[in-house]
Amino acid sequence: MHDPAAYTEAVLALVERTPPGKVMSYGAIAEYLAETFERGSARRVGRIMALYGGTVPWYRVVNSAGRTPPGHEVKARRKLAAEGVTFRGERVNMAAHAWFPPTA
DNA sequence: GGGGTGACCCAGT
DNA sequence: TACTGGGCCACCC
Repeated sequence: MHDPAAYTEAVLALVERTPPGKVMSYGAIAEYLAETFERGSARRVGRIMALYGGTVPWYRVVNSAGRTPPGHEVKARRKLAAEGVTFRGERVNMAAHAWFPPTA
């Protein structure tokens, strides 16, 4: 499948089912969706979040280094901290909170 | 068609 | 840890 609208929906749906206290990276999202969609990439996921992220728990999505999206660092850190996410300086402790949806 | 940019990622230095 | 270079996709001049 390679319907752009469907891909966007899938990304948003995936972010919505990310459990509180957990985070996913753009790359992980792209990787997971690669099982269903032909075309996809971390870059594409990032753009989708920038445009439509406002409708989902966008703060649970960070880059592979655990950095929160530019311009929203403060709000994101506060939201995540409230859910029990720990930080290493300005970055999310990925080793402890990275999440990947069960393939089942 | 050609060039720049971005809520990206990885390997190398 | 920070910076660089190469690869990536989509969008806008």
